[in-house]
Amino acid sequence: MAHPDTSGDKPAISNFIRSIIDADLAAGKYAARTWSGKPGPAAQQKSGAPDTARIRTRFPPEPNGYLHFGHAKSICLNFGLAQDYGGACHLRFDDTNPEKEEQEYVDSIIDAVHWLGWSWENAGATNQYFASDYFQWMYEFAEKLIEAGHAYVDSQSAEEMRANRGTLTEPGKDSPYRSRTPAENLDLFRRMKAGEFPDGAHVLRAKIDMASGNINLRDPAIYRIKHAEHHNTGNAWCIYPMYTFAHPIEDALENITHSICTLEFADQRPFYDWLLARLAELGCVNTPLPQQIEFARLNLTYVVLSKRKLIQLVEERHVDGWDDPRLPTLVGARRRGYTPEGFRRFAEMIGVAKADSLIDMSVLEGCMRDDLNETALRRIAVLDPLKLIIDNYPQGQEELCEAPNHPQKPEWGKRSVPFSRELWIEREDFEETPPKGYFRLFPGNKVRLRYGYVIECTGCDKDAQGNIVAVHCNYFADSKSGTPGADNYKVKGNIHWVSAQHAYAADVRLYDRLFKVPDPGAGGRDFLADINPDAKVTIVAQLEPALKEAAAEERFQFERHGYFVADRVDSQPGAPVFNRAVTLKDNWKK
RNA sequence: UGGGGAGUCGCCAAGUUGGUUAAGGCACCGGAUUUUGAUUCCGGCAUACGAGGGUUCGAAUCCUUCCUCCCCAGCCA
Repeated sequence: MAHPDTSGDKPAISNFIRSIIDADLAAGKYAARTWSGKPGPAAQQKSGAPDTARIRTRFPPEPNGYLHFGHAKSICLNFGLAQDYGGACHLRFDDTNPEKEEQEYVDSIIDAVHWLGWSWENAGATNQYFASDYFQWMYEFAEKLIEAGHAYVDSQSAEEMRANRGTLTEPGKDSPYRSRTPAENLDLFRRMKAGEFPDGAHVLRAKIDMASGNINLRDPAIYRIKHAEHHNTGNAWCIYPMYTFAHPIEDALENITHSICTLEFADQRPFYDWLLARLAELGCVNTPLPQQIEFARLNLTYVVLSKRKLIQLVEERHVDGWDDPRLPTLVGARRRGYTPEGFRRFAEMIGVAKADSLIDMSVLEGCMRDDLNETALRRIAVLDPLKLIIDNYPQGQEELCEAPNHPQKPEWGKRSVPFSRELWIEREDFEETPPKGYFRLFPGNKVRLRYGYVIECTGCDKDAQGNIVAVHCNYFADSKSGTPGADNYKVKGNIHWVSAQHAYAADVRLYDRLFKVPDPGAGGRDFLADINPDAKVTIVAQLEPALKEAAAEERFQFERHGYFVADRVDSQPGAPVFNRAVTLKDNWKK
């Protein structure tokens, strides 16, 4: 919880948001701000103690879907800032539209943020909030605005409102209802709340300027009638605040200092400031007021991050559900074997700025490799098995070989793997006629069976169609890894293997990128046409026996292949199935 | 053609109160180590800051003209 200025072990991160916070802190902008320990209006907060949180940020998802990689950037930004500056970050559900929100999403969002490693508890407060818990305050503030002449009830139809809003280049026209008196407006608004009118009959609007160049200031709607049941408030309300109105109030009630959102909300900031200034004048909200700061959202190649497209992929069964490992959802990433630390590395690596950017998927993949390389146990797996027969190894004999769990971490220990006359090796590790530079198995060549013996290839067997069905070799009995004479053999090739009679045959899903092209749907194509049909390939692989005991969600490096995880959904005790998270880097290009 | 935002190495991104040779990361290219063609290590990698003009002893940083890209006309968030 150290402030960046006082911790010196990590290189200081510099970005425009930290510059703003540094300046605010240096100016003592929030020094005198009080906090009652929970969200509330001015009167409540004014009587509180000085806020011990130096800054307050928030992650405010609408619970209408699953979190994706883009949210991970925002989550790490907001929680990371709070952590670094000795502040608090609230988890707030922005649930002001009852027709879209569900408890299922609330639960999945909580899981996802926890999984990423963040906590929203601070100074005894849970800091988990619902915008819907503030509906009463929002309603009271709306009445205050009406009384002060800052809002009016409009009875135009939605079509009329749109027509009178003007266009990007033409000013709008005042509604014929714009001049209603505060008394009339208050009466109508109370009757809206009482349920006297059907959906769409009236709407409450802020009274600003129908000629503003910023369309968001042309008397935006702030309350609408919706006779709908809300996941949190049930049927208590039939009028609901709009995001535009609700969000600034949520921030103010929670003492948020820096309200960080994506660029498309920049046009809303003038209204954000207008509203809070009015509410501060009216004594509704605590001061100093929060400030909105916008940054560029994440764009990634080879995936889609738009909610609409993700829904389509799931509903049309192009993937196996929201947690499909091919999907850029956080639940999907978790099943895929991606790690929380990998996401945090990623967020730090890509930074935060206001320029639109497009990050290559390989950057995320690289971050996952970096973390997995440090944390994953090494194991042996033959994904495309080809039989290797050691002709001079005694029939029926078997022995154990010692293999380290991590090449750079001897303290992680070793495990034994059985060795015998017939092994499975990788089909691509044998070539009858090797390409240039190939130093694996081919007739006459020697390689080491990793952690075992050096062998010399003598030939192969083929079936009637000419397919290679087995490879033959002889081993050198004095070449066993770990024994005195082992180093007398100098070989360049080093291949992995699994004893055929001891192997655990398991389902392994080889996942790849969901789309074939960097920018799915570019050039007016249907993005579905760009789906990579090979993004999921299920195989039966031959694994070393120890893998049979893998626990669900345990991650491994399958040596020379990549990082895999025991699927947390389909694995059974003693019968895990594996998902490939990401391959190893491979500089051998044929 | 209204309003808002952005253009610095292949991808990100510092720097923007003007002042030595324009941070750093990723990628890439060399080379060393290596029983993973992995990892690690060492070295290389923008006379250039969207373009032109100007101010200045001196500009990515100031002025000016222009170009390109993104967002906004929900009773969605």
